[in-house]
Amino acid sequence: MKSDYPTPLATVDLVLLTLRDGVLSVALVRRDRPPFEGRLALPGGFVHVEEDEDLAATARRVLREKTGLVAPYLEQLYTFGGRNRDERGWSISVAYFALLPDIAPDPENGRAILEVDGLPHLPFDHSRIVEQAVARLRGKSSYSSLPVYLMPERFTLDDLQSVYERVLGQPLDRGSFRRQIDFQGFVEPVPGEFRRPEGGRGRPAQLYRLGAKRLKEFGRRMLA
Amino acid sequence: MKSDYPTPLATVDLVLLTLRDGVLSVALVRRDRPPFEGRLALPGGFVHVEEDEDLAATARRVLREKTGLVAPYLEQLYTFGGRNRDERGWSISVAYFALLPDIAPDPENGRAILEVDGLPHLPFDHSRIVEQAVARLRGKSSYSSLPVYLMPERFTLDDLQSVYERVLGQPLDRGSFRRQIDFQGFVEPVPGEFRRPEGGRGRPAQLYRLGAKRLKEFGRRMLA
DNA sequence: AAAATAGTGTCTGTCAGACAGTATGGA
DNA sequence: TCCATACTGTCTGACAGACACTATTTT
Repeated sequence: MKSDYPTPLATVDLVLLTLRDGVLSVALVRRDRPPFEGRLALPGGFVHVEEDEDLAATARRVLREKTGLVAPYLEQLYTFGGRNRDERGWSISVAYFALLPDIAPDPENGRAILEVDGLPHLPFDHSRIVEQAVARLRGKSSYSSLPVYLMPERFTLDDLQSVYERVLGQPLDRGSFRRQIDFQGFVEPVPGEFRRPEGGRGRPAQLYRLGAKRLKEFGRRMLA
Repeated sequence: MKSDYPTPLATVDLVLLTLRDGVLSVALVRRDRPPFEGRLALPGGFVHVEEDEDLAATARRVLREKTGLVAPYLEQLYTFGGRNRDERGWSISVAYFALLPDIAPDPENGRAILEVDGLPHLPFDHSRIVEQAVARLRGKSSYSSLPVYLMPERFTLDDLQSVYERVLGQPLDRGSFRRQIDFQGFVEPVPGEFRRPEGGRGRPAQLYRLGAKRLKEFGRRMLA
């Protein structure tokens, strides 16, 4: 039995954040149907009531269908709903945000990776959604290990610090950062694995990987 | 033009949290129609696409219609959506949570105020929604002025500390608490207004009210 | 040895927790 | 004066920021 009320459209939109050449960026796909056909926008899709068990399932399906990617971190961001955000009618978009290690643009399939700073205006209210996703990442990064999901398999502590600095937009003290990371223990050194500096000269750096704890909130704010 | 896909039901549910005799409690209303007719549940309602401008408008309308109350603080909590949460079909519930000063039960209109600890099982997935709202309040309270929205017009600093302690479920040091509150400055003393101790004996306490800043995040975690 | 990069040790200012002390009222 | 409650001052341990120092590699 359905309700007597006309129901809004129900969609899920994804904000896929990644680090492209060390710069925080978002994955966009070219729309293959109206409205805004041919424009770059967040990957999204309708909830399929026959197919999807719940909203998280919709998010995973959309991610798979639109990009073929799998995100190590996927979190519900916020729900945008109103009369004027989509010309097709009153619509609800449940936005999810995901973090991925560096992913390549794929022009064949209409996928572009754009820096989040200086992003052009996007269709619908997608600009606002991206803004909110970035704000959430920045906010959580100052007191959690979230940014590790932007790292590749193996990385050095200086790599990790650099990612934190990029995400937070401010320099961090080397000693304090390492003290904190060591104390929290969500990454672990890989025994015997090192990486030589690019110039050749200099002490090789210990390589790290994600530990068992993975996502962790720090007890206190980690920095300013 | 509508979508080709069948759309899920779209509802908004409200978690109204309040302090009843100093105990964190939630407002529930008796359902006046199936499913679960006659049972206590979160006040909620369908999105009315003709009437409501956006989701926040739906939330405010439902609050008004179901309780006649106005909430000084209303925030989107999380969106629950899936096939089995409502027997009427695939449904989406955008949950909002609100904070209110002490409100009275209203059996005439089917409204009850129940303590959040030891709550009986609620219809749909409402128990989970309440849980999440309480978790959000607890989480934010340790580093923000959120609990002030649970306070009446006038209150003492000891009242405020007591509310923080109730919400966080742990005692706080008097000196540290006052230092922090004073530094943050989201409440202000009301000149010349004091409240005498209940027993009659003892120094009267300065009365405070919300200041201009109201909602504020602290720089650091306020306590363990 | 020099240079370059990785990693550690230590000082210090800040601040929350603890708690003792002062202030102000009624009985 | 005593008691009860409200409020304040100060000591201290923990810790983040700063930064100098040691370590390890290639040239």
